[in-house]
Amino acid sequence: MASRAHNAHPKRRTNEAAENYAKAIYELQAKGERAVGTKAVAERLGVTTGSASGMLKRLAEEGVVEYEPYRGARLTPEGERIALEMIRHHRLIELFLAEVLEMPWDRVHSEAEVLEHHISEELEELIAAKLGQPRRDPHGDPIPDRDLEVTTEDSVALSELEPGERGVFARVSDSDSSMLRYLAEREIQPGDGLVVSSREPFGGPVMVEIAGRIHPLGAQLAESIRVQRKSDDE
Amino acid sequence: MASRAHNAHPKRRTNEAAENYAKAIYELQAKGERAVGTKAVAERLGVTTGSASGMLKRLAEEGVVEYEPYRGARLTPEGERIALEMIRHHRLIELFLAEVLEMPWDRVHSEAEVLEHHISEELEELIAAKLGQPRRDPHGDPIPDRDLEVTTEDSVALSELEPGERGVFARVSDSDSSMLRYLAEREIQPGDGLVVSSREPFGGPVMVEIAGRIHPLGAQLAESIRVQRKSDDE
DNA sequence: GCCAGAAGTTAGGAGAGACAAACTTTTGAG
DNA sequence: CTCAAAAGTTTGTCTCTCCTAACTTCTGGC
Repeated sequence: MASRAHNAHPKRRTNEAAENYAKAIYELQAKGERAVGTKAVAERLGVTTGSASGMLKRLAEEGVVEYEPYRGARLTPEGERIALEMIRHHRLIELFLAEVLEMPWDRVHSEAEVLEHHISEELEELIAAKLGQPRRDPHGDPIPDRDLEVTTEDSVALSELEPGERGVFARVSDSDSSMLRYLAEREIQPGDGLVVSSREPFGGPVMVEIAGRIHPLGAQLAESIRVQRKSDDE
Repeated sequence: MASRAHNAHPKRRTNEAAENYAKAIYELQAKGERAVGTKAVAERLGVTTGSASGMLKRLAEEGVVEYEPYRGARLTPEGERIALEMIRHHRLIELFLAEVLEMPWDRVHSEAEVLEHHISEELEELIAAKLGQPRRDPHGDPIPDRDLEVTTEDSVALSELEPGERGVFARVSDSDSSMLRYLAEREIQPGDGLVVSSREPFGGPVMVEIAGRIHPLGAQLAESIRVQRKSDDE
């Protein structure tokens, strides 16, 4: 047997930065439609616009984005594949950490942010199997399936419900731990049914009844929480 | 709230290479005593001696190794801490993947090789807790405890046992998947008791009885398998 | 429709980590 | 003891990804 290096890292693809750019662009495209600007990408990734500009150019050469200088970028199908793969990893890992290892809800995000780039396809599959091919992560976000199809949302921001309207807490942005902690402390989680009791004007709180208790939720929180609207006969 | 970047990677320590060097040096020190040579380090990591030489110099500046040009390197206490931390991560992850996710024995190594650099201290602790603070990984290797103390081995290579001697299969090098697969197929695993029936000369096989069956194990395998010798009255 | 400020790009450079190739030191066979 | 091979080091380059700073293009308020 030829003595191959014991711990050699086969070919160490250096995709991590590209994966993060793809994910950032995907998420920006998801809200703001059309091409996303260099500034927005840079901000989301915490780099300077100079860095983002250079990287977008490189990603365009690699076929990950379509990019017109001064006009912004959008993902190619290949770029979208990369983004969805990372999102699937991220959310599977979040759910796995929360369910299997009982890691607190507000801490799974940052761990997943790192690990999503480093699990093999085989481990991804084992995790998905262990969890029973789940469709939502602990924040209520949908998990792309094996073929990277995402079940589309029909949620709206909680702040858009009128007093009296009912809904189901669908998900909340997973990137702000203090919000997550706040909700966890009050035992509010995805799947909970809710009724808007009243809404105060001028950035005042939205009063929401969840599981029999009334919570005053600040304007920012009400923007971040997504709910599925329920009509009265559901 | 100031809009901090959503997915910013806090300060992205670039320690991965240093961690791998520390681990490689630790493992080389463990067998070959004294200072380890540039060549040996380079080979184990699959880089050229030039690269290893440069890196050892840098690690010496950072206080990870003591290094005398042309004389080899050895870990400082700090370097040993880094190595043991990685080994603890590696073995906890191996055991976790095998036990909790039922990943085959021969595939956990390469997955752990990557992940060991990317799990947080918090996740390390959750995994250790889930597994009940284990002391051995699925290859039988000891796992450093929280304070990085290793329970020392008193094992010998299977090839050193004389015919008639008894022992317990303690561990096997985890880096050669084909050996691992071979053993797994025959349902031979750490903890199994064994008796050497006979040993053929000139690199011939060692005949070993394990769980009532006799297996002919090649010379290379008999070198890689470590056993705890049992005296007749145990 | 002008032009300041916002958004974007380019140029130059840093530092990590690797490689190849030239060079130096150590070692061991005879 | 000698000297060639083995082991180790140095130098010059490369790639990747980021930064800062200077420069260019776009946009909207007047």
